[in-house]
Amino acid sequence: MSVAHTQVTPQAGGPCGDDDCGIREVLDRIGDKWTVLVVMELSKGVRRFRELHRAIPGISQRMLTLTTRRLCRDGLAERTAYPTIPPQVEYHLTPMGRSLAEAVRQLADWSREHKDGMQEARARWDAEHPDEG
Amino acid sequence: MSVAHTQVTPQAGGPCGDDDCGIREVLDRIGDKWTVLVVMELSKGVRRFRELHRAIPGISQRMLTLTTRRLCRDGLAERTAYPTIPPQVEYHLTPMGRSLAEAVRQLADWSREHKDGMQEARARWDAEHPDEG
DNA sequence: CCGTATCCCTGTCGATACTG
DNA sequence: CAGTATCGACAGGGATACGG
Repeated sequence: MSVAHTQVTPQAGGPCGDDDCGIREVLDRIGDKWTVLVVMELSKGVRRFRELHRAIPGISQRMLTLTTRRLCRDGLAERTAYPTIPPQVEYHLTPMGRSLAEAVRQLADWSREHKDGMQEARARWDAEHPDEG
Repeated sequence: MSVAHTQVTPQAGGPCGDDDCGIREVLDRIGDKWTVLVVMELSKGVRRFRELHRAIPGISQRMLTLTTRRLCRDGLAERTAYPTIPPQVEYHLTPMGRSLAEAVRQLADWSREHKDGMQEARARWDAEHPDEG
């Protein structure tokens, strides 16, 4: 890259270097519709399948199954099945999963802090750009 | 919600409460394929359209236009057009955009730290679950 | 209770060609 | 150089019904 670093921010020389840092990697994992919600719910403690289902409005059985399985596959959660009748399955975060929950929580903090600012910016933009499309 | 909070983690009583915190809001903004890459590139300093295009491999003109415009609309970036010939357009992050870049960088840090761990977990899982689907 | 299978709809994005 | 317009592919995910 031959561009000049004009007006660079202080932390620009950080871990991201010049190229794509790991940012797309995470988003490819957690950027889907349900993963973060399941992670956040599990960050509160052990949960059964049905508890997750009720705690996360709108999720279907299918998507909850797929989401929990991917979390287990990636070592972010673990599954414990008790061979009772009726069956009982519990999920809990691994240490890695808890560290992800913490990182995600920071992003959620940003969201709540700047929700209003973005809302206003959008209102301004839409007022100045009447061509809705 | 009538679920009992068994084995709750220490930080569970935090800003997320019992419900969806702002986490889906952010991901609905930045969870797309290109936004974070543009933000990260702009976090290094002012960039022209063409510079962004070259710095972000694989992005099309169309997607770069759409992405930058949404950033401007949400007050995360600003656009400066110089009526020269040929045209020249510069983009830069607003303070709000820079704060987003910082939050995103933290998530990227998590990604790089745990990339290997997830890779291994997945290898283990795939070994124990020969039924590929 | 927990998980699977099937069908289909929708949004997101890529490719391409064209304007000021 | 920067942006627009059109078309089509493809994956994510919703609805539903079924199985252990």
